[in-house]
Amino acid sequence: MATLPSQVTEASPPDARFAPGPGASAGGESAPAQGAPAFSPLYQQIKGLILRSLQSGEWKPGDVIPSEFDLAARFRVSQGTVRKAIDELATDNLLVRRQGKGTFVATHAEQHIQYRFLRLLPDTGDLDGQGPAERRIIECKRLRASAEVARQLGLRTGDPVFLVRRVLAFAAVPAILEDIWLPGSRFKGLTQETLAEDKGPMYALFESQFGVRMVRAVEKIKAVSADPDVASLLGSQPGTPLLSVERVAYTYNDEPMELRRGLYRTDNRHYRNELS
Amino acid sequence: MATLPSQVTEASPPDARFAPGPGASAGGESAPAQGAPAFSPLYQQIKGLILRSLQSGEWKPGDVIPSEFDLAARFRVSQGTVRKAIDELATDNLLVRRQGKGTFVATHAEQHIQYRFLRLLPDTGDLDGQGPAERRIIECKRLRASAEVARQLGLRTGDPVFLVRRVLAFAAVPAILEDIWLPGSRFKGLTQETLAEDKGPMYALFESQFGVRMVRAVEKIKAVSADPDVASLLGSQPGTPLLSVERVAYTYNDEPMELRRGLYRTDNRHYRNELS
DNA sequence: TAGTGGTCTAGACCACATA
DNA sequence: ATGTGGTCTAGACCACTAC
Repeated sequence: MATLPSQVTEASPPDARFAPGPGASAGGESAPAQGAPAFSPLYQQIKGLILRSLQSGEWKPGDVIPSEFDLAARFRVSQGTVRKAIDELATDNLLVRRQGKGTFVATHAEQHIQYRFLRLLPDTGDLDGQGPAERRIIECKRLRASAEVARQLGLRTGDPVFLVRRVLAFAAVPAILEDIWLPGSRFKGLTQETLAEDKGPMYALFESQFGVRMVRAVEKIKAVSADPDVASLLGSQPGTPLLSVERVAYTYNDEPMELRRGLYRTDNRHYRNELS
Repeated sequence: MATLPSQVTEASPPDARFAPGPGASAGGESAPAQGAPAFSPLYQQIKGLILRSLQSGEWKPGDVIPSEFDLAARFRVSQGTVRKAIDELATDNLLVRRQGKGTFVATHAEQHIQYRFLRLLPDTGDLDGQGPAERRIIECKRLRASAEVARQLGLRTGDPVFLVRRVLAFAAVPAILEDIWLPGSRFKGLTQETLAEDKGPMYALFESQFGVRMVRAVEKIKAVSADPDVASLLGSQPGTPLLSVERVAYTYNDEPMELRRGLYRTDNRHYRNELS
């Protein structure tokens, strides 16, 4: 796991690298000899370096990254090694390959599969309206993190957070009520207006306005009963069973950046999941 | 998509194959020249051939398959091409690589991550008891498929099916009530006794007793209200919100082999899902 | 010691996109 | 025509497992 500190560098001085020449071991002169080597394959180290450039914002969502050949030169490894690193980043949905065009930083915007993290689908005709037609922001306020919210976001109790509450509707029928908590430090200037004016997925807004890219998320799903407040916002009866979907979304370094609790009506829709 | 009929064969006669010699195109004599070639990369064709051997039962769950080198010889391609085919099958969880030992057919038994398709976890201490401690078979009967069941299993209405109903409990607390429909033709001889005697995951039993390996599944999740019958079986109150989890499980050829409807209590547990 | 998968390189050619 | 990713091969060496 542990990457050898600069076993692979970006090598401003030509040939400043440590590691294998041709054959990853053929060269007799230089070996990865270290005290008690925490070992990691070259392509994993390259993956780490690419990841670092993604985090640092060197390549932004939607950008093309340098070609495999260029990266190979920059990191002083073979193109095949860069390829394997990119392969893994592509299967993690951090990068997207496009034949003949290049490799791109994945984004929540423009991706034709919009609302990538939204799994609530209509019961009939799986291919109809992708995203929710209407989004209504109910409120957006600054407050101090509760112990629970702080824990989930990796903050300290009392740290500033934003709380956004909104309702999503499909074909004028409300279906989702969401409470969203965001760390105040990373979302400075977030307002209800910004959110209301925006079309498209909220995660795309996060990328363009705050430079925060959500990479993966974990959801905990329960069945709950609608209390009167919730029922009135969702236009259903109190006591109606709802799906409670609690999501923690992470940015590049497995850093939690959003806590979201959704309540889903499932009378005409369902949460779809694939197992393998 | 469409595989060239026997562009790659298993080549009993040496050199009976069609395709690229060294370099996949270097050789001037033989080309994949076909009328209107439905094209597919070599490694995809190899993947298909391996898949066929898995379906046919040539290699059974838990078996070692031939080494990459042997397969390369058998299919008359390079080891690297076989490797790429196996890579994809491994990421699909059909095969499992074990360094130094070989590549194995994945199985629901022995896999240390047992109950691979069960996503209901305790709210606290994510690492406690993996599988349900107690399983109680309530009934197992033969009947004729309803239109709905037939549709989901790819059968005709009225075809024979088994219906199994069981309750799973954790630490003596019932948590899941499941109805399971199985095509009668593929599960001949299934009895309540067989099911009751068995320890371990039901999918492991399917492999060992019926030669049916479940490869992937799709779930549709809703929130529902417990009716009195269900409530009494789960030891909860009528009206309690429950997770309804409707699963279709598929065997090798995307052939549906099981329909399952589970009702999950989520007062102390949750359905966990990872998004990426 | 031998056999397996794992890593790394090198080079050739193909398919696709753009200019 | 050029440059990109995609496929295929070949060979070397490493790391792990078993005998």
